[in-house]
Amino acid sequence: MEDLELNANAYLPLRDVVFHTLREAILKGDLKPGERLMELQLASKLGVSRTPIREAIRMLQQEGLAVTIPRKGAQVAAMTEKDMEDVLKIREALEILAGQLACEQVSHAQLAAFEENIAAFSDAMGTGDLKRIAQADIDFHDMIYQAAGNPKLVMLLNNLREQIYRYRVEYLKDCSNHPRLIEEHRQILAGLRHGDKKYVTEMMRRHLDNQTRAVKNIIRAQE
Amino acid sequence: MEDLELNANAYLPLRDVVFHTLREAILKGDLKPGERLMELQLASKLGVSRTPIREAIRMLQQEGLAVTIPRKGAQVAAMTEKDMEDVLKIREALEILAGQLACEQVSHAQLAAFEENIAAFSDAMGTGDLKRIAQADIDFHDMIYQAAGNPKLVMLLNNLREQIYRYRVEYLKDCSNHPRLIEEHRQILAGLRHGDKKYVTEMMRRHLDNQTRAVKNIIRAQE
DNA sequence: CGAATGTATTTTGTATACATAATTTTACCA
DNA sequence: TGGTAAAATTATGTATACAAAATACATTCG
Repeated sequence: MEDLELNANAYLPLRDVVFHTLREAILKGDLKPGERLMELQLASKLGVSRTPIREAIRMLQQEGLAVTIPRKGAQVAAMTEKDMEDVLKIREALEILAGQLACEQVSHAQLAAFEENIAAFSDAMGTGDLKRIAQADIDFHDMIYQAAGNPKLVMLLNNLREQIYRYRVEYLKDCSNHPRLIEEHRQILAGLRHGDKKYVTEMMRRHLDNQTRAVKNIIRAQE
Repeated sequence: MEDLELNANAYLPLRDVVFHTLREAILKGDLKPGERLMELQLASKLGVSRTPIREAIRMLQQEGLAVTIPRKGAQVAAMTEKDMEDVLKIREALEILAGQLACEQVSHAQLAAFEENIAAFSDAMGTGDLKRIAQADIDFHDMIYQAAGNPKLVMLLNNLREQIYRYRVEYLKDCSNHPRLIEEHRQILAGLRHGDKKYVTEMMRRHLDNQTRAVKNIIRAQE
């Protein structure tokens, strides 16, 4: 771990600021799996007392990003390849569920927004701006979640996405994937437009299987 | 809220004991939806300081059982009929996933344990002991989760089950459901034994749809 | 040299103190 | 009487103090 800094939004409780800061650091890899989260150290580094640090750790723990051992303290949760596979399986099942639900109730306005998103996605790929590419991809899936109209599902999927965040970015870096990605998004959108549940299910499955395969390769390459 | 009492297992940190105590109280309905979780009040009632209470609340919050508004405090999360439907949909998708995974890798020992469980289930229904009935039912589903070999999935499903706990018990109270329940468990087991994914998927779906329908009726009746 | 034991240091667990925001009550005036 | 402002109360947010457990380290003894 290196420099961590608080983005001290005046009116949020410090525990929430700390929580977001630490989460970000874990996801970006600044805090590495297995690294200890020592309260005093973090407190002095972030310029707060132990109290908000401890509460933030309890939140990270419940979210699965940290593991605490009583009287020994917390560490950044390690994620093995098996763990990642497990997460990806769950995510696939839930993303497909989201697609099916979205099929039933996606609105015209939402369909239009999907169109725009795909244009932006394609556009970003043209420029090669990784951040914009990643954001457009995230937005696409988010829009599906929203269209599904199930807030609890949205929360779960956001949490799962968080856990594969690092690898997903690597996947998007590889430009050879881009054309297929666009095409898959287009197909899913077409299915949503026609309310064709079976088709959406199948396309989502393919889309996610591709991503799953790629993410697994990345993990294997890193180890 | 009434009497709450700490089950003070000597060696767990108090935050965990408090967490379990409050969770139990919320699930059993001793702490009602919308009820405020006031730190000082809980602290004096449980005989601890505010610190462990606050940490427990952060955990409950991340688990979805409590909602915190900055500078106003925490309340027990309310659950509308819509919320419950949302949870049930997610649970169905994940239980089916668990069934499919279990199909691929259930062991002989596990199959034997399933047999025993069904016998115990049937037995408990004979005596009418609601607690044993509920436990056998929970065990059956737990065994499927275990057989799926995906710990993250197990955690998620346990959390979801938690959220429908109250209604599920009501469902089991109605004896007219019992024969069908046993039969459904038998069918699922048969599917697992043959590793027939399609069949298990279908049977799980029916089993869960029945439960979903029943739970929804119970909710509607209560409101 | 290595295992074991005792001591010092670090770290977590819990309680408490103090500051500030939110709420309720009270008092006052139109 | 009704409404508003000020005061008092209550609750949360944060920091700190103290206790106890875990860890690291040094010393002793075989």
